Amino acid sequence: MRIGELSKSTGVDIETIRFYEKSGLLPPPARSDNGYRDYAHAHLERLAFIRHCRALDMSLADVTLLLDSLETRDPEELVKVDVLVASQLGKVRARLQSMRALEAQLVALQKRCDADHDHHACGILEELVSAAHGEACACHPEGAAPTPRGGVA
Amino acid sequence: MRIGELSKSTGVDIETIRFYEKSGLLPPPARSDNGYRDYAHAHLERLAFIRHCRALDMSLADVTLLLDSLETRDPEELVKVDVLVASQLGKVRARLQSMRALEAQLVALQKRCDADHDHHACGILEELVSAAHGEACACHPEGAAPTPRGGVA
DNA sequence: TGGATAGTCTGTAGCCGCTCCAAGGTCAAG
DNA sequence: CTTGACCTTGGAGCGGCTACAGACTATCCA
Repeated sequence: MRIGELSKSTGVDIETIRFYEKSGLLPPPARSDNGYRDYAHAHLERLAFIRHCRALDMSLADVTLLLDSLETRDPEELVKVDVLVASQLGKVRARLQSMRALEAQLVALQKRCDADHDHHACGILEELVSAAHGEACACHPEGAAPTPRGGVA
Repeated sequence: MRIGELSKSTGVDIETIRFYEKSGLLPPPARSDNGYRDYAHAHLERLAFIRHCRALDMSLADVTLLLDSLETRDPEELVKVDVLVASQLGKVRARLQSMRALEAQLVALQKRCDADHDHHACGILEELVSAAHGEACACHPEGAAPTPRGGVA
C-alpha cells in the first residue's frame, strides 16, 4: 500500500504521515524497488489509532505513551492510560470553561457595539480601550487579576 | 517605567513584551542612559489592550488590525472591528462545539474503562484500537467521515 | 569597598504539529 | 512521446511564545 492510499484510507495528510515517520510515531515501512514507501496493514491500524487520539486533542507525546502501553500490555503501563485519559478530560474541561467565558465576553462586546451603533464611535473599541485604563469592562468585570501565563482569561 | 514594572502591571511576561516589540506590535520605547527600555504610559495602555485582545483569543494579526483602527478612527476602519469581533465569536463558538464533542468522547472512554476494570484489559485501549478497525466507537459513532485537516473532530 | 542578588540587555535556538515548497524520480494512460 | 499523477528528499516557515547563554547594571547590606 502506497502512501497516497494510506492517506486516503486514514484521512491523514501525506505530509503528516511522513512527519509522523520522521518523529518516530510511525515505523518506517518497507520500500518498493522504486523507493516508494510500502505500507502494511499494521501501519494503517497504527496510523488510524494516532489519528483517533489526535482527534481527542492528545499531544503526540501522549499518543506515543499510549502506543507504548499498547505494545507492552503490562498492567502497570495500563494504569497510565487511565491517568492520561483523565488528565486529557481535565484539560478539555478547563479549556471549555475559559472558552465559555470568552464567548460571553465577545457577546457582551458585540452588544455594546449594537447599542452604540447610532453614535459616532463604536462601542467595541471603547470597551477594549477601557481595559487599558483598568476600568471594569465586559471581559475583566471587577478588578480581575491578570492571567500571567498562557491560556485564556 | 522599566520592563519589569510594565510586565508586572500588565501581567505580560517580559520576554513576551520584547517579542511584541520585535514583531512591531509595541513601538520601541525610549532608552535610559544604561540602555534599559523606558516605557511611557502610552505603552502600558497599548500593551494592556493587546493583552486584553489576546485574552479574547484573537491572533496578533487581528490585534494589529484593531490597533490600526484605533489609531485612524476612520469610520470605514471601525466597520472592520465589528466584523472582527463577529468572526472571532464565530471561531470561538465553532471551537466550543468541537470541544464539547471531545468532552463527551473522553467521558465515554472513561466509562468504558470503569466498566472493564475488573477484567484483565483496560477498555480504553480496546476502544481506541477498535477505531483502527473502523468499528463504531465512542469517538466515531457511525461511519463518520474523517476530518482531513486541522481541528478536532 | 566588596560581594551577593536581582534586574536588564542582545541574540539565537527550541517548542508543537504540521504545512508548503523546490527539484527531481517513476509510472501508467492516451 | 508527452502528459499528468504520484512519489522522493531536504529544508524552511507558521504562530506565539519560551528558554537559554553571556554580558552588563543596579541595589542592598555588611
